[in-house]
Amino acid sequence: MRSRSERRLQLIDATIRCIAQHGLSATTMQLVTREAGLSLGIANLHFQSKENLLAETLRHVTREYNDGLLAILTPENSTSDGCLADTLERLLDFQLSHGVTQRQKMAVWFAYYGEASARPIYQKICSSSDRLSMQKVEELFAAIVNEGEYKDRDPQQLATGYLALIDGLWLSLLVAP
Amino acid sequence: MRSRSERRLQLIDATIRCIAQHGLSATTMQLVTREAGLSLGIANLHFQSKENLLAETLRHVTREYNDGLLAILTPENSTSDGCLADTLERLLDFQLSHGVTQRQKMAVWFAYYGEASARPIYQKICSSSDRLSMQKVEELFAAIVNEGEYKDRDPQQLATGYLALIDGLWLSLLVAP
DNA sequence: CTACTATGAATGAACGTTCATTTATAGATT
DNA sequence: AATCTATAAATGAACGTTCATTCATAGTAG
Repeated sequence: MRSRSERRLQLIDATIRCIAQHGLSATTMQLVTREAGLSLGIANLHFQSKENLLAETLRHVTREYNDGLLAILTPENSTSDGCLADTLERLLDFQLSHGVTQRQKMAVWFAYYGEASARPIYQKICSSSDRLSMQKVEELFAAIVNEGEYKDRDPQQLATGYLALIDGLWLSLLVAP
Repeated sequence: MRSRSERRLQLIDATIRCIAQHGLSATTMQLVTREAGLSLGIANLHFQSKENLLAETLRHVTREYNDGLLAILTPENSTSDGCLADTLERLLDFQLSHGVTQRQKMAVWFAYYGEASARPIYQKICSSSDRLSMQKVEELFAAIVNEGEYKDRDPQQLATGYLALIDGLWLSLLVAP
């Protein structure tokens, strides 16, 4: 017998693996609990419903990414290290790092994106995560524009383009392995 | 009573609307046939199975996009009009046109992408469509590099980046309306 | 003993698919 | 023209399967 938080994480990890391997629509409670090495009823004990388990899984993946992003883009870190170009490079390294770009994570991410337009819960989680990235990257570009000689560039447009490029590259990693 | 091809198109259109509104996983045969104003059995008569209907729907959306792309990027068109810059602009106009970027199409497109990593059929259709775009855009950039003073640029990298940027912008349209 | 964790057979709802039946169309026959 | 026949299109109730959820039961810690 394990603690509540341990079991929750165990089930979320199993859910991620199932979605990556079988897709979101073919992910059943039986698959997930078997993958976790647990019994059928256990998921409903800790997550009440399948819908909630799936939403929590998305929140987990999203939070993991956002934490990594914030570790690089919070003001205290980016200014203490001084150079803005270094911060940008660390951001790019992070976004193309194995931890973020591994097939499993990509598959999960885009599986939820695909359903997001029809499910308000997913939509909300995805768009609020996107807004955070946008805000932080925009701040970085604003600082760079301010520091450098790029006074006529719009930080918001730069951030939109940068993030779109990264998203597109992730997508191409998923489809063309 | 209508012809085979008419009914097929009617059902595919209904499927697109259902996926956009309810998501791929919540799209049932009952929803699709009701949306089309037809009976339950008709879909299996024309498409044999739900899986086949979904695959044909993806093929339909993909073909529509590819036809538009080829109309701009086939050699006879791009050279007859002369200027390569015009071709590039027409390409961008097309990719950001209402016909391509409407919510319904975006939702369908990414719904399938999200499941593509788990379903070989979708994977195959998506990646072969991607390869075509890549090839044609790469040819365009190669011609531009050749004509202009950009001898040190790699057309393949340019095409990859350009298409990734477009994909990312489409994704942002879907999530943040 | 009490409270919490865990199991998995049982349940009922939802789904894809089938098929007997009905309806419509086109060609042939009178 | 009118009638008949053959073929295909269309319907929707019925069937079997799959799935999420429940719950009686068992195990475990404090």
